[in-house]
Amino acid sequence: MKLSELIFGNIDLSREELEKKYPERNFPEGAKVTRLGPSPTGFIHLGNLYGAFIDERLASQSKGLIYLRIEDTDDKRYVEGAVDTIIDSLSYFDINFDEGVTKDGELGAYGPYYQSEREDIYKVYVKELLDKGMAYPCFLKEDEIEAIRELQMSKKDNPGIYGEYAKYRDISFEEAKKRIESGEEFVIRLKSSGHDGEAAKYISVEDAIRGNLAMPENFQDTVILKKNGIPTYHFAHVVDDHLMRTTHVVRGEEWLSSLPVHVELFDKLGFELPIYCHTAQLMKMDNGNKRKLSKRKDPELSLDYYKELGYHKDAIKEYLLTILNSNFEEWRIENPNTDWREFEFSLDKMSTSGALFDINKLDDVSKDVLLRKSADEIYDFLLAWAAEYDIEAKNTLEKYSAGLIKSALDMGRNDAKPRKDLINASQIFDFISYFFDEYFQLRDYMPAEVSKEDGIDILEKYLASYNHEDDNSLWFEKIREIADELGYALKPKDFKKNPENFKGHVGHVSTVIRLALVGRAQSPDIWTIQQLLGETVLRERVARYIDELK
RNA sequence: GGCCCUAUGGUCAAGCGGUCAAGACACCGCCCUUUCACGGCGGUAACCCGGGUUCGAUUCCCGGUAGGGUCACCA
Repeated sequence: MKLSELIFGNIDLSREELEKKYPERNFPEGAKVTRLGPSPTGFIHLGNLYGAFIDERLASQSKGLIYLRIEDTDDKRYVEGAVDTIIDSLSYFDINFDEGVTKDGELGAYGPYYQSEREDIYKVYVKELLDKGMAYPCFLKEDEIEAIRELQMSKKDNPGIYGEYAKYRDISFEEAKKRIESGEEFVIRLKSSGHDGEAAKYISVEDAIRGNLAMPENFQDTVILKKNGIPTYHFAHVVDDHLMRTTHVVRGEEWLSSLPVHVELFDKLGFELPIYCHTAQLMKMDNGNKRKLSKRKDPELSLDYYKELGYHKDAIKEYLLTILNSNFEEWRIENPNTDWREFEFSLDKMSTSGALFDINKLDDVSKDVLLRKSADEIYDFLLAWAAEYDIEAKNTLEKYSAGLIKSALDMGRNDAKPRKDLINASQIFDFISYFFDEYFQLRDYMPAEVSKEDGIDILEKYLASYNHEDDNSLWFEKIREIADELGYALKPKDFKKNPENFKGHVGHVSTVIRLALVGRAQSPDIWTIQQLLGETVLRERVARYIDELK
């Protein structure tokens, strides 16, 4: 009897059958097969999205395929509905899968795509390694491992189970049998053939983003099968990515240090190494130092954070693209209206150092993204955002006509030099909020150049001369007249040249009107606002301001 | 601590043996302008340090330093 039979009993699957069941994919030369392997507990965050874009672009540009595999090998509890959430949030950003786990079942011939359902498959390969003497059952208890670690610390040896410290790597069949039959728990460890220290050979791997990586070979007897019979990430990765015929493995640079383990496993299993693409981490500034964004500590890593602030998904996407590929921004300037998918993404344009998330840049990108959206789209977007995050705003938006709101959103956007006022939903709502009576607020403020008496004068004359039918230039002529009558320069330049001749200039006069109408000193063109506000509201607001001043 | 990754202005980044070291964001100034936004023009601001190699190093080599990551029966 063999050790593997003792452990697994009879296995009616074989390597040959698996190879036959999951053949090489019938794709044209150069087609890339990528995958996303989230765990069903974690939510999708900015870092995942960053990687997912690479997977998606690589697959889609090469006419290959991207699939979704759920990596649920952890004992951690499965979060109800997590898979739907993962699929939904990625799809929200235009990342859709060609194969793998879907919201209702699985799609594709290389499944199952839940690692928890692949136990039988993993066992085939564990058994093989066992039979070849490349793996062994290890009966070390937690406290024994702890003791070993302490000994290693005192001797300044590398921590871990390997070589001398791997007590069970040469366990006899009889002893293993005795222990197993007595019900002792155990894990299966790889019997590494690597060496520690001086004797270590170097391995070299060509990373598609980082170029040649050279590092010492693995020497640790890494656990490949946990005591519950489920493989560790390392083992599942190697088996799955081989069997699912993944060509490119995109993952964060935190995996770099376990690369030697993976290389050894691929080698011992006789599988071809996929092309690794180790991406740089997204960083954040913390006390003057860059550090990896952490999903526990940093809300800005969460996609909901941006959604709640009201950033459009396209803005997030474009921003990510600008840090993903250094030439994207340039391309975007040259092709302002082209679909992002036409940009040719390439791995060698990727930065290898961690980028700091820059909200300023996001804002800038967002302005341009929103400029490309129609008022209709922005209206829908704003309403959807309000419905989720600001009920008061939503109620208000629904009270006013869609036509008014859309016109407000569109102010100055169709000019030769369009305005770019719109950044994110909460800011957009605020930007147009003075059109809504319940948000409009008079402010107790007057430009320094205008006395209170003049302010009242300006507003009374303005009301007296106002004709809602006037076009922009006729209306402004009247404002000029008012300015002139009260001793304000018709042109700001005149005032700047000879400030002693005037109280101020027509801009100051306009500011008073602006304050009366919108309650703030800055806004888009007053005439446009007047037209949208309507004569009744306009006269009311001005009258109210006059009262306020008196 | 071992191993690995990274190192150009405040941020993102081109450049990879000879450049007055691109560009974008941010910031400042000017122009345009009834305010703001947009746009235009201009400006401040950078090759981590030390040794080599070379006629010449930001670029190549070595050594430091700094930052990051990783050293689990988590992924």
